[in-house]
Amino acid sequence: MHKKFMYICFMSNSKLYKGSLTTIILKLLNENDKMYGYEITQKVKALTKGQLKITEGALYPALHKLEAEGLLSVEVKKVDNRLRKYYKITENGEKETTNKLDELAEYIKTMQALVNPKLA
Amino acid sequence: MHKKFMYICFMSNSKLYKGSLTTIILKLLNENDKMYGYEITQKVKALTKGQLKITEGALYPALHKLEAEGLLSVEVKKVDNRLRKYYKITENGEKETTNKLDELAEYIKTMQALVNPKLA
DNA sequence: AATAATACATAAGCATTTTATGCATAAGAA
DNA sequence: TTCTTATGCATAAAATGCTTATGTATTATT
Repeated sequence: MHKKFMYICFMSNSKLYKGSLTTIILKLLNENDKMYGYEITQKVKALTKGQLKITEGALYPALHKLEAEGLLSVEVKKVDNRLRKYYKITENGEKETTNKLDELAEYIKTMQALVNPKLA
Repeated sequence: MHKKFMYICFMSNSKLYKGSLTTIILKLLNENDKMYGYEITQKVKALTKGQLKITEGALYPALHKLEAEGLLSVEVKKVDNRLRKYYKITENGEKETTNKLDELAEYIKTMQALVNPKLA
């Protein structure tokens, strides 16, 4: 398909999502047993009610990197004559998920201390 | 001073802070009338109890950019024979602060929907 | 006298993301 | 039946934003 005139995907107009993609992928795969790339984009869109749309140009390199780091394993399947690469979280991936979620919680806490110091 | 052997600054070990610096600067200047660069680094360190240390290599270019965009204005003063560049928020800067804080709140909400869907 | 703190600045390199493509099959609409 | 949309993967150039590593200069502390 020609995408010349249909490219409208983005991570959101805000730059804050930079650095969050790995956390999102790991968390989804930590609780969903196995998922393929396209499925992840749809899941994220659904969970965020269209707020957040992951671009393929960001997603696929990120998945490859996580696999290379041993945090995900991959299994290729053919469904309806179409290729799917199913990703599964590894043991190390589970540990890293915990780390990433801790970092996210810490980030939120720190930012709230900065922008809303009365509540901190 | 030689920094060859004393360079230990960072934005935190987490990559999540990427994209947050502008928000932090604007918010601080929105509530503090005027501040200079070094003061900002110290204030952030204090408010986050050492959690977050802004590097000069990130801060100064960010301040210059905000000034170029008309969100900050600058006034140079000499104190104790040392140069200080005081930054003040402009009217447009105040509007942008509101936008950035809204984006931060939205980001936090969206991420919580992703990593903790039960609470969303 | 040497080191740490204060105060600015820039530039190379790195990681992540956007933007823009490319290929291919299946389903739905015109 | 032909065009478009949806499904599914991929990569590469460019932009972005930060880290790392410097540089200069003054004042305070050890």
